[in-house]
Amino acid sequence: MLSTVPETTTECLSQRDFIESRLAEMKAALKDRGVAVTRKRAKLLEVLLASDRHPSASEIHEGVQDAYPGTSLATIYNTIEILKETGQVLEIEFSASANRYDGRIPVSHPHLVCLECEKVEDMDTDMDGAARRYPLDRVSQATGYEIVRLRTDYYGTCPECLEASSSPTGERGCI
Amino acid sequence: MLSTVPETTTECLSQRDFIESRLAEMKAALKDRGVAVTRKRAKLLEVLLASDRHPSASEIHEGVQDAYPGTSLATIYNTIEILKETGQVLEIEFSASANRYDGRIPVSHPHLVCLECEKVEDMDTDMDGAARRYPLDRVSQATGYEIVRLRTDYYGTCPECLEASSSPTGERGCI
DNA sequence: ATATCATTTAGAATCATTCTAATTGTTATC
DNA sequence: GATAACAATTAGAATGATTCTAAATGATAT
Repeated sequence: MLSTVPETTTECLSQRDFIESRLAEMKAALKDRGVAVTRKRAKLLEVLLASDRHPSASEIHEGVQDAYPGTSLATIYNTIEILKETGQVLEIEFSASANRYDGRIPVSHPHLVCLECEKVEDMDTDMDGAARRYPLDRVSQATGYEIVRLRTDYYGTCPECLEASSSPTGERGCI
Repeated sequence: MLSTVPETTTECLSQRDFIESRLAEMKAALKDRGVAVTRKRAKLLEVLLASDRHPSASEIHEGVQDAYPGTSLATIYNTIEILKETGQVLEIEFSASANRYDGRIPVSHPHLVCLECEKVEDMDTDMDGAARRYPLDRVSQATGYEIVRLRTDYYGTCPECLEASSSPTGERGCI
């Protein structure tokens, strides 16, 4: 499903190179902003980019704690705030659970959200033409709004959770 | 912008009739669910349908309080929960502010959200083809998810707030 | 060395929402 | 019209993510 980050091709960046370049971009954005890329912040960026799981603040916190025990949650939220302001992370808001963060693709793009296991996946962009077909500019023109982002998220139950709930053992595929 | 509820035509319901029919539907849904349509709940439905403002729980609470002082916020949340379960209200989640509720159109449809004044408007459905072009069924098929709803919201600054912030007096058009 | 300024911290505060346990209201039955 | 049974409502406590605060720590430049 996640096809936005191509595995390995000749003309596209490898997954690893892609992460590297994002890391460099983010660090540059922080420097441009006039804030230091401290070891904790660097680790935060790594954790944020390490998976396509769209981690929550406390998941990121745990990751940073592994390297730097005693790191405060406040540091995580502070840094995420700066990243948001510099457009280096996309915040996916939830009211019933923790917000999730996308550092790999920090601009509007569609997601699949599993209401069972709270997985958040990037959706194959070929599937959803909304963003391309109705660019923010066009909506801005038609509505008079100055549109800055678009949220397009599909909610439901992922295949694993469907399987788990239909299986006779009653086991859960994901939690 | 809000064009989903036609003003007055020969073949469409008038705004007033539309509200009436929604009210009846919601009451019927509650009865079918086996819960009583008490005076407070009836008032809640009226308040919910009274405007296209997509009220928050506490805004609804205020409205119900006007008729029935001493009504608890818990009652509002309880009833909203039942309405959600019966598919009679669409919850628009926000993590940074209160959730908003749409009783007029309780199914997935796009919104315009002003980040300045926190206005939430229905978007003209002609503008956004996503829902029609990528019906939930098709996304379900392609992803293996059982998709139940789609969130499509455009975020930005509304014309009134744009005007207010650009005006020399510095006055705000909306708060 | 020291002054300055950014970063980080622990814990308190906030705020929407949910939970709890008690009270009140309604309805059906005798 | 009393009463049992059950639903609806209540006030206030609990929850949990996030933000705030004021103090402590760290880094940097002179």
